[in-house]
Amino acid sequence: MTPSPPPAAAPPSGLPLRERKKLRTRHALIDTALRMFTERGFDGATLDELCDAVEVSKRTFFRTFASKEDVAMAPAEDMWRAFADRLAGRDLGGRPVAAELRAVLRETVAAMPDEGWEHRMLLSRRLAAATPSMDAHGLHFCNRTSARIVADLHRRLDVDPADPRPRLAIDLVVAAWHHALETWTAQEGGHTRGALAARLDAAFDALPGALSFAAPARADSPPPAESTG
Amino acid sequence: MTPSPPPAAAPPSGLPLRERKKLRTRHALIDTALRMFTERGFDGATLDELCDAVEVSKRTFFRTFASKEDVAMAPAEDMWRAFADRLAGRDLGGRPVAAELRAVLRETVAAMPDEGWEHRMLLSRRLAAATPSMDAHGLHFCNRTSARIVADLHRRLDVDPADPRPRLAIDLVVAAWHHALETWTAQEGGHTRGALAARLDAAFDALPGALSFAAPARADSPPPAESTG
DNA sequence: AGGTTTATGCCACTTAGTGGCAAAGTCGTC
DNA sequence: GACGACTTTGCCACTAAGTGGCATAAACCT
Repeated sequence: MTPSPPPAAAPPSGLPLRERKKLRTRHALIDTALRMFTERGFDGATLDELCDAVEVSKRTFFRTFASKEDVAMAPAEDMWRAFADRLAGRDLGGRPVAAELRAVLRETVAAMPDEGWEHRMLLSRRLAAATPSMDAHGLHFCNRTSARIVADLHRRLDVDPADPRPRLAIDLVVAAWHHALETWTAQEGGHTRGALAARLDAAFDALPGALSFAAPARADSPPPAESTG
Repeated sequence: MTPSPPPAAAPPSGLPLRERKKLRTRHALIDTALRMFTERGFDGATLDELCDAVEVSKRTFFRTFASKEDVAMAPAEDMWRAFADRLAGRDLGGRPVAAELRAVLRETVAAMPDEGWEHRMLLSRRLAAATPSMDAHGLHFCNRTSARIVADLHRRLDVDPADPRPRLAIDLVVAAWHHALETWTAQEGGHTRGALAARLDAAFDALPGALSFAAPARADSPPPAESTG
């Protein structure tokens, strides 16, 4: 049986009741979705069943999430949102941008306010690996967030809009992140934020090598084929 | 009015009638879909309307494509398939892998057998920019193809499966490709394969700079914010 | 306490997508 | 060319995600 993550933190008590109820509903939908999808597969649990279990209408579900994939990818989307927010408050002056982006992403993971975030992320990631529509949704959200961050960077750094480097910088960091997440998900146990951050660091550090490494001169080439031209 | 691309090439006459009819149907669905989606938006043209226009049943549509997004993203997917095929036949020995991947991608674009491919690619890309589900589908297909290519590379290069560099190498090339495609789509006119390839080269050449460039020391930082910790 | 604003649930509906099965079309052999 | 075998197609019924309208309930503010 999948161990339960810690209950989602109670919404901050400074918020009005309405806001608190919405957050509570949101968390309940995420947790129940991840549990049900894990038990039966993404397609094996319908939204009707999910809404029955949480005791909200489907109409409310769609006021909270854009789609079925949205609820299932919530841990990753929350993280990308937090990353963009943290980056917006960051002084980037004087240091390499890609390394800064990496550092901010690292801090974001460490600071995710949801106590069980890493467990939810693990469940979500495993589901996404088996569910193309989830994976696609997550990739798109990440890509969209990256594009927004780039537009912001172009403004803040007063960089020529035609300069490809800001967009490519964030793409490099995203590539490192995805590799880290993939291998972190695949490891046996020890799914901690620290472990994820360490894998991010290792992947990021491998980027220069990824650009320059050469195949062995006598690599196992495929059998000579007819001309493919 | 959107200029028509050249008609899709007639299926090779060496194939049995069945195969030829299937290819003819496939091409008709792609072209009609791109035309209708461009005229009315992706969500503005239903699959019923598309199938009526091409005179096949929806059942046949779903035997040909996995989803509505699949038909709309066909130009990109065909290209990634061709890329993976070409790469499988490539001797990679002795040269930097990332540069080889770039070169193969370049050749793939130049050699796409569909005569109007670049026009179809442009239509599809413009639609995807305005249609999240299309974009997501395309990103996922690219990601899945990359994962398959990496598994193949690990085998052919006899590289440690834990080595992150093959996966990161292809991610770098994909990042360069996406940037090239984005700016090529945005340019005014001149949407040729040569122009796309040139932009791919420029983006690829910018990758080392993307890793190392630093923000100006007194960049336009956001106003001092409260602690974001 | 009461008026205003916001959130919710109910309901009807559309569209993408699925699966079964009979009929039509193609293929290969004689 | 005829015929039996194999493959493809279209029809049909259906499901589930997703959409929009509207009355009611709940929360908020004075």
